[in-house]
Amino acid sequence: MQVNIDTQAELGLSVTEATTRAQIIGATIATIADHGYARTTFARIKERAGLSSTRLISYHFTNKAGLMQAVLSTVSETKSEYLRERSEGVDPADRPGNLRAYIETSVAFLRDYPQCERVLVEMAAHADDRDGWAMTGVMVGQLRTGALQRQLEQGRKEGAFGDISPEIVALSIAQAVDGVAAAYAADPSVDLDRYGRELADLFARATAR
Amino acid sequence: MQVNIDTQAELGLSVTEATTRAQIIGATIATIADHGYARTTFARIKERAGLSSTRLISYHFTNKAGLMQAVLSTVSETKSEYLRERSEGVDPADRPGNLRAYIETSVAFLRDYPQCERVLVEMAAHADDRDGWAMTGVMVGQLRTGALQRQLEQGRKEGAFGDISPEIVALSIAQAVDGVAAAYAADPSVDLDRYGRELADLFARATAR
Amino acid sequence: MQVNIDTQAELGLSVTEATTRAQIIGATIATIADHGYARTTFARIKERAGLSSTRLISYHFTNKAGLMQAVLSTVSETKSEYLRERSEGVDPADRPGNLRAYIETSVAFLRDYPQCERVLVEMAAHADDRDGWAMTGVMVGQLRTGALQRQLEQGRKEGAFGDISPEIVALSIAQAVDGVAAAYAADPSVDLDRYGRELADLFARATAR
Amino acid sequence: MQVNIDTQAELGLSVTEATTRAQIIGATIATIADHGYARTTFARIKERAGLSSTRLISYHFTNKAGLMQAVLSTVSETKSEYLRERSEGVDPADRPGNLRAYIETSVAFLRDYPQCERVLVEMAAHADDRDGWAMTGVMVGQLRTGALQRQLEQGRKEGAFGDISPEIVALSIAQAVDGVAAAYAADPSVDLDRYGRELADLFARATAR
DNA sequence: CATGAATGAGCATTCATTCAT
DNA sequence: AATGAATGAATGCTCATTCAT
Repeated sequence: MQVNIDTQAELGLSVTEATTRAQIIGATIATIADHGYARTTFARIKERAGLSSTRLISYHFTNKAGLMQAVLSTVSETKSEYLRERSEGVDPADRPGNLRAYIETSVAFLRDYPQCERVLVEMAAHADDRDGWAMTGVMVGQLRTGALQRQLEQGRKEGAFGDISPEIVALSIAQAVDGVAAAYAADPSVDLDRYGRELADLFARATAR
Repeated sequence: MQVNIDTQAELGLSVTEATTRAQIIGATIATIADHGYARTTFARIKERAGLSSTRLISYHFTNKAGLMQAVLSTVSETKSEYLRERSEGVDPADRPGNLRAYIETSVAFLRDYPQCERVLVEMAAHADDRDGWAMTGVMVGQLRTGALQRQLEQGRKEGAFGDISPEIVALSIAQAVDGVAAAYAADPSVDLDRYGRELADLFARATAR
Repeated sequence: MQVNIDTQAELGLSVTEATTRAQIIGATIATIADHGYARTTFARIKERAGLSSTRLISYHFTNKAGLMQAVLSTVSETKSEYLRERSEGVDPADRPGNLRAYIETSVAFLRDYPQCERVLVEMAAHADDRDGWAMTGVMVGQLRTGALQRQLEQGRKEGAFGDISPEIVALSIAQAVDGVAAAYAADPSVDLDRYGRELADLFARATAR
Repeated sequence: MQVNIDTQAELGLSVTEATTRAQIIGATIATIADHGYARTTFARIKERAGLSSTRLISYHFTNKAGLMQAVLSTVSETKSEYLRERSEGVDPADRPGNLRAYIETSVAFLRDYPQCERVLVEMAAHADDRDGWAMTGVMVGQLRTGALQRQLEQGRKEGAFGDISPEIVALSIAQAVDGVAAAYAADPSVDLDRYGRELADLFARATAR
C-alpha cells in the first residue's frame, strides 16, 4: 500500500525520515494483510521493506506498539478519506440514502483497499494481545461505529428511520461489513458489488419507517 | 468449564485418558477466555490445570493444533446442544418465530456460557495464526452460519420471508451476535436481554415479507 | 568452583537436575570471577559450562535473577561454612580472640576461595543493576555484617571491648576485608597472611578496652 | 552538579565546546548518581542534558570511555579541592589531628556532594566493565589512598602513630568511608556527623601510639 | 500411562558507534 | 560546531516440541 509521506511530515519529521517511516509502515501493512498480525515480526517487515536490518525499525519507532499505532492511524485515515470522498455526492438530508451509500461504499472499500480492511480486522482482533498498544479492541471498534451511530441517532430523531436502536444497528452494520471482508479475504471471487447491494437492502428494510 | 468425559471416551480412549484430556481441554478453555488466544501457551495451560509439566499436554495431544481442534469441538458442541434444547418448544413451521428464537437464544448463550463464546470468537480471530490448525476462520464461520442459512433458504421458498439473500442474512446475524459477544466481553454490564430483543427485532424487520 | 550438589538436591530436585544446576552455577561463578558481573552473559556461561545452548540455563532457572540468586546462596553458604569450621577451635567467650579469628579467617578465605569473594564483591556492586534480583546491595551487605555486628554488640556489653560502635566497626571490618580482596584480585602476589595479621592488629587496637 | 568550564577550557577548547562538554559531563554525573553506572547510557544522558541526539556526545568525546574519564577527572578534582580547602586550618605537624580531619572531612563530603561520592563508588565498582576505560578499579583506589598513605607513613616515622602499616590503614580508612557512602546512599537518614566522628575515633584508637 | 531433561528457532529491544553532510 | 540517518552485534527470554526412559 502506498503510504502518504505528507501525513508523516506533518509531525515535524524531515523528508528522509518521513519517507523511511512510510516505507516501513507500508511494508507492515502488507505483511499483516498477507500473513496476519501474529506472524508480523520485525524480521518479516524488514524483508518486505528491503531494509538492511530490523534495527532500522527500532530506530524509527520507539516500539512495536508505536509502529502498530502508526499503522492504525494510516489505515483508518485512508478509510475515512475514502468514505468522505465517496459520500460527497449524496444529499446530507437524505438519511436512508446516506445509510445505503455508507454501506455500499464500505463494501466497495474492501475491493479497492483489501489490505486496509484486512489490517483493520486483524488489529481489532489482536488489540488486547501482548504487544500492548494504547488502543483496546473496543476503541478500534468505536473508531468504526462512532460516526455511523451518530448518523443513525440523528436520522431517528428526524423520523427518517423507524423505531431502531442506533447502537445495535451500527454494531450490526459494522460487523456485517467485517463479515463480508472475511468472506472476501477467504475467497476473492465473491461478487462484492452484489454483497454491498444486498447488505444495503437488508439494513434499508431493517431501518425503514 | 465442565468438559464432558463421555465425548472423549467415545473415541475409544480409556477412562483415565479421557479424564486427563477433559481436564486439559477445560483448562485451555478457561485460559483462552481469561487471557485471550495469544496468551494461551502450554505453560499457562499447565499451570491452570495443575499439571506437573507441559509434557503431559504434548502426550495427550499430537499438537497445539490438535488441542485447539479438540477445544473447538467441545465448545461448538456445547453451543449447538444449548441451541437445540432451547429451540424444541418452537413450532418448526413458524419460520419467523424460529429466527427470533435463534437470535435470542444465541444471545442468551452468551450470558449462560460466556467462556464458550469468548473462545469461539477468539479462535475465529486467530484461526489463521502461526499454530496452523486444520480449520480456517471461514470454516469456523460456516460452522456457525450453515444451519441458519439453510433455515432462511427454506423459509424464503415457503414465502415466510421477504426477498432476502439467505447467505447475507445468515452472515449478518452471526456477525451481529459476535459483535454483541465482543461488546459483552469488554463490558459485562450491558443488558444482554435488551440486546437480544433488539437484534431479533432488527432482523425480523429485515426479513419481513 | 565445586558446587555442592546435595544443597541443590535438598530443594527436592532430582539428581540429574541438581547436577546440571550445580554445573551451571559453577560456570557462572567462574565467569563472574573472570570477567566481572557486567560481562557475565548467558552466552559466556554456556561456553564455560560446555552447554549446547543458552536455552538450558533458561530451562533450569526461571530468570537471570533466579540464577544470580542461586549463585549468591551457593557462594555465601560456602563462605559461612568456611568461617564456621575455622572458628570452632576458638573459645566462644574470648571476644577479642574471636574477632581476630574472624578477620584472619576472612582474609584466609580470600586465599582459599578467591573466586567466591570476587563474586560476593561483584554482586554487591551490581545488586541494584537492571537485572533486578530480589536482593539489594544493602541486603547483601547485611548478610556480611549482621553476625559480626551482633558479636561486637555482645562483647561490648560484657566489657570485652572498649566504647565502640558495633555498627561502625562491623561495617569497617567488612569493608576492609573487601578492600583486601580487591587488592588481591588486582595483584595476586600480595602477602595475604600479612594483610590478615595487620588487619587483625588494627581492629584489635581499635576495639581494645 | 555544576561542572567547571574553565577546567575544560584549559585543554585548549573553545568556549562553546567547553560549555557543551561541561553540560554533558554534568548530565552524566547526575545520571550515574540517580540510576547507577549500569543504567547510564548515552540515551539517558542525552535526555538528562536536553540534547537533540546522542550524536552530540560521540562528537565531543571519542568514546564512552573518554566521557567516563572526563567525568572521573571532574569528580575527583572536586573532591580533592574540597579536602584541600577544609584541611588548611589544621596544623600540618599535628598528624593525629590531620588524620581525624581527613576522615571527618571525607564523611562531610558525602553530605555536601552526595552525587560526587556516589559517582566515585559506582565508577570504582564498574571500572573493569565492558566499557574498558584506561583506569582500573585499583587505580581509582590509589587515587584515593595515595596521599593518605604518605601522610600515615610520615607520621609513623615521626613517632606520631603507633606501629601501624600505613598501607593497610589507608586502605581500611578509604574502604570505611566508602562503606559509609554506600550506607548513606541506601538510607539518607543516617546521621553522617555521628558516623564521621565514630570513624575518626575508631582509627584514632587504631593508630594511637 | 507418565515423566524429566533437553532443544533450536525465533522474538523485540538496547547498545555505542559511524557515515556522510 | 553540529546533525540526521543508519548500523551490527548482542541481550535475556518464550515457544512448542522431542528424546529417552
